[in-house]
Amino acid sequence: MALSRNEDQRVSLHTVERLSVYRRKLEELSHEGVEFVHSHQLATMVGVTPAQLRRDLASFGSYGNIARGYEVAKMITTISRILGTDKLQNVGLVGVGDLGRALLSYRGFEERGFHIAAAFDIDPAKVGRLFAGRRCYHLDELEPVIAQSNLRIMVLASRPEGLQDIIDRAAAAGVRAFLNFVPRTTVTPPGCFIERIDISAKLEKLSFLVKQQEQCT
Amino acid sequence: MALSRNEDQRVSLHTVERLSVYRRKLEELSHEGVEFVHSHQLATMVGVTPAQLRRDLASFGSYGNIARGYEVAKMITTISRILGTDKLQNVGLVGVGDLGRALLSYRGFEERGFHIAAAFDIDPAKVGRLFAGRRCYHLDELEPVIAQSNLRIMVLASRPEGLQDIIDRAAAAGVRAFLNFVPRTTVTPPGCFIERIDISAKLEKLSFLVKQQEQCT
DNA sequence: CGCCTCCTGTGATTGACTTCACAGTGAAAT
DNA sequence: ATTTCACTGTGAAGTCAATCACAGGAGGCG
Ligand SMILES: NC(=O)c1ccc[n+]([C@@H]2O[C@H](COP(=O)([O-])OP(=O)(O)OC[C@H]3O[C@@H](n4cnc5c(N)ncnc54)[C@H](O)[C@@H]3O)[C@@H](O)[C@H]2O)c1
Ligand SMILES: NC(=O)c1ccc[n+]([C@@H]2O[C@H](COP(=O)([O-])OP(=O)(O)OC[C@H]3O[C@@H](n4cnc5c(N)ncnc54)[C@H](O)[C@@H]3O)[C@@H](O)[C@H]2O)c1
Repeated sequence: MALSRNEDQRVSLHTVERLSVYRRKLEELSHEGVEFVHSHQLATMVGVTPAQLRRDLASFGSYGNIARGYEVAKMITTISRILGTDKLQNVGLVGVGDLGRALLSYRGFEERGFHIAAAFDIDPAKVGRLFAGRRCYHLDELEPVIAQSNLRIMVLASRPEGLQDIIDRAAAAGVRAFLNFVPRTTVTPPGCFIERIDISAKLEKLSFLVKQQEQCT
Repeated sequence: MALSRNEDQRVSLHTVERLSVYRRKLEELSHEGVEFVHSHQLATMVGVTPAQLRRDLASFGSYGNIARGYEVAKMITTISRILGTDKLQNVGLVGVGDLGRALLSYRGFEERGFHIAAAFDIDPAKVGRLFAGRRCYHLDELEPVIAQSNLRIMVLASRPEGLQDIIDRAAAAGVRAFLNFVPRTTVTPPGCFIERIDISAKLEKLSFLVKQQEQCT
């Protein structure tokens, strides 16, 4: 529902989401000096079954040593290569509001291979200024900046009005994927991907679970 | 993986997530004066198949009029009741950093039935101050404020250090559900639910998809 | 050297969600 | 009144992911 294209891939998208989790835990282990880890160890640490972890790793041909387990360092680089985060890549941001500024000042993205290289807004009070060292461009400059900074991924944190237009323009200018925080349904341009983060919906899901649990009592 | 309990429920969690999307679109339609909507209309608007929409609505006994479709106003209140957002409920927030302040100043939560009633931090520069009208308490006051404001849901936007401790204390004080923005694996206390929002992981997923698509070319 | 133990990788199975397809139905039209 | 039409609700089929369970293998140890 959230995504458009889903053609024959070697690795399932569920697996890809778990790879992020594995990698983060593996990096923790690496910092602690751990060199090898068994499937059941890592699995219990991140809350999956050992069988699922093995299957996830096997889906791209893993190198688990039967006696010693998986090599932590090698697994980190392998997962990074699969995710495409082995090199720092530029991403764009539309909407320098409260949320957009929080994203701009967050250091965690750089650690994971993402650099917010450019921001866009329409508010004259923001255009031209620097936010956490990054220039805020007017939305009119979307196309040239996308080309110049080679943006393939764009984060959407503006207002709902005109969102589809921004998506279509960005897609035409070369953006292939969108991370959308704006609670509005969108049409995914052909060849593109849109991933939604709907915080209110997550709260509603939790509210449902709490309510359901109370009723079961 | 993200959730702990998943006992025999009448409505599937996938359905619940879609209910949020349906409700948002239904509210838009309601504002436009639409009174009835057919499954295929609403389905194409939110990007699901008509069959899935009908099944989702049927899973809690829906009232679709065969000739006119579903009654928009009635469906909104029904979904709200299912999600437990028909009455405004208090939620807590831990961590008044960049992200926490963005969440505090966001008006959208109130519209969906959630009121961030209290915030917690450990930074002396923040404790005691007001943020968007809400008081920031010291983490030491977690338990009494949870009881006083009747918090069942808590949003986590602090640093990774000590996160599990906060969760355990909040759970012991009566919190049943957590929305966690902090990229650290957690242990879910019995009877509780934790929903993660991992923004970096979403970017990694998009990075994977873009990379995969380029390779397919 | 041979046995034993424990782990990985994977075929097979189960379970869950989605999609298909159609019977039943109510309203409008004639 | 009857026919027609399009839509809903749902059994059945299909699809996909998670889990089970075990064959095979690598090292440790006597
Ligand atoms: N802040 C949150 O906690 C939160 C939570 C969930 C969802 N969201 C969503 O994220 C989006 C941003 O939230 P926010 O709190 O930062 O809002 P905000 O009002 O603080 O900021 C919105 C920014 O987008 C800019 N903008 C508006 N239209 C634009 C356009 N067409 N092109 C470029 N920029 C444009 C505005 O000038 C403003 O700077 C909203 O759609 C909101 O619904 C925010
Ligand atoms: N800002 C983002 O865009 C973003 C994106 C993804 C994830 N996150 C995660 O969200 C969390 C908050 O991000 P941020 O950018 O607001 O960070 P931040 O450093 O701006 O704010 C963290 C806040 O939490 C407080 N804090 C630290 N330890 C605490 C504790 N034990 N109890 C209560 N409060 C405590 C700090 O005093 C500070 O006010 C981080 O864990 C971060 O990894 C943030």
